[in-house]
Amino acid sequence: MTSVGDFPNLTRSHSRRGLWETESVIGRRKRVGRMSEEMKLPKRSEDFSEWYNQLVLRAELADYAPVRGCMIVRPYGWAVWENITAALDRRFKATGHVNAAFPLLIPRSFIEKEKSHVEGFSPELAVVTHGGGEELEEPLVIRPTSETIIGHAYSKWIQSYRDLPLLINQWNSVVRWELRTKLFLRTLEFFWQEGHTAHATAEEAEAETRQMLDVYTDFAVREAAVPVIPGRKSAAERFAGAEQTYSIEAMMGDGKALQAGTSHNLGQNFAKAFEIRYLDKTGVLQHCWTTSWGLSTRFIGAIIMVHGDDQGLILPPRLAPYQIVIVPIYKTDEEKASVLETAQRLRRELVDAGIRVKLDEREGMSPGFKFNDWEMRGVPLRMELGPKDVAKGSVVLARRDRPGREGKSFVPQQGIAAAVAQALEEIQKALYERALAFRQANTADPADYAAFKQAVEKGFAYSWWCGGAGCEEKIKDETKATMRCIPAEDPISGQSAPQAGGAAKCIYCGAAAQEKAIFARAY
RNA sequence: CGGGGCGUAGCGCAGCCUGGUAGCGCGCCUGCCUUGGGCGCAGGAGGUCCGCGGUUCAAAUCCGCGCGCCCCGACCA
Repeated sequence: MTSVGDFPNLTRSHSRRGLWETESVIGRRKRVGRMSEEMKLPKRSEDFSEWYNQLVLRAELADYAPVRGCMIVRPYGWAVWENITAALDRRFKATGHVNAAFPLLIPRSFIEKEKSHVEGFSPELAVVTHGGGEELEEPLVIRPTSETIIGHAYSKWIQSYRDLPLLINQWNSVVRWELRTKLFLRTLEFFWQEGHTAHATAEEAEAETRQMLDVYTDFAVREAAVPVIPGRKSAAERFAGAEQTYSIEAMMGDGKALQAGTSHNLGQNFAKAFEIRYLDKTGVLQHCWTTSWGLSTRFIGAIIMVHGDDQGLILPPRLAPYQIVIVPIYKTDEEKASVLETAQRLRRELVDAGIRVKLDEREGMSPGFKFNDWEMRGVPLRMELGPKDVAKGSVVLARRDRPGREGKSFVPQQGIAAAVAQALEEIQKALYERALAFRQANTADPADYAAFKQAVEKGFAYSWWCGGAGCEEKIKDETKATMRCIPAEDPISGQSAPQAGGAAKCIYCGAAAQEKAIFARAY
């Protein structure tokens, strides 16, 4: 398990005076504390965008940087990313990939070698024109992705079919000069991994492309509890330079789609542009078939927007930096001593069981404050431990996914590690099921174009489509919905995608259709 | 790149219209007190009023020009 250090305190910067009465859950003693609307986030249902922005800042996942469109990933956010990278890297290694590092700076001429690649990326390139006080003879591009520089290296490294397949990944950051940015979802610089592979045959490359899409799907579902729809992209949505692009698409809490990972079959396009060739068994010189695939810090945005609620973030237990936080409660010094002693003993037990634990020993903050603080930061499980619990040999466990009293239960200290582990499993499962149910409830199979328009107002439309770029374009102009992907499985029923028949008509033009596609407004 | 909003203490804002001592809340520091859902009291520290120029005896305030950020539309992981 990943070990995690301490994170700076949440800034309590939005307080405003206001009174509310609360009743303690167990003691039934009334007290009056400060609480107000302005300490809370905007309601998710009322202003999703502002809810998201404030949540990211206040949960201390990230902050704005001095350069427009750039972000600082704060320790707590980076800890989530570390858990994501660990879960993915494990899967990459298990499928035979190795890691390497390629340079940040790329000769401009490299980008220009593959025609559609240039066209796709040139508007969003950052270019270095000076170095060491001198103007450079050839400007250097800051990588927007590394196909070109890796293609250059592969052309040197690959000579024979014995050198194939070449399966390399790199963890890095890339820069794309985006016009409109949002923390995690779209920033000028973002962190990701990019896998780049070279193969001897078209079939192998296609198999690799799909295998990595499966890896992303497995990661999203099992680690992040984010249900995704894997599928194939339209030509318009395809990566610049790819023959075929696949993606996993997730539904956010506002019904919009987010592309959460992509896998590209690059065919021989880059192999031809960079002369990546090998001698086959029969002595014939062939171009390789290459792939690339990536998943970025954007995925953190997906986790936020899929699971979060009005109280703040909810992290899936498998990716949470802290899976459980222990909040000690005491009045007197004697109580403090015995509560903390018990708390430390329980923490030890949990740590020994491989559970990521935070014991919140901060002084001068009320337990109530700490409850809210950790809820904002999405810790999946909270243990409340006070003198009464010490006396009874029990603790209170509170589930983040079930707010308030409903999520609380008394649990014996005896066997705490097993109980916590089980609760974490249940939360992981419940988060996935809730997200899936939400997506199902907001995915429609509209009967006609009028129903289609309504469907994409609140979620996904799964519709027959003639495959024509014209219809895709008009749908986008008229509804703001884009073609997200053509799933291999029906996302509503979970069965194999339906075969085209006589009744299969394009939702827009009515012409005969072969495939059913997901359409949605997207981030 | 078009439309809108904003820029004053760490954060959120008032002051600007009608020019003259820079304020409030939260946070922060110290002490006491409290702690089962965002405790209380007292004292304290903290300012390039986004920048530059202009008008004026005097500019946070009026005028001009910049810059930055956020939100909404055209492109994108």
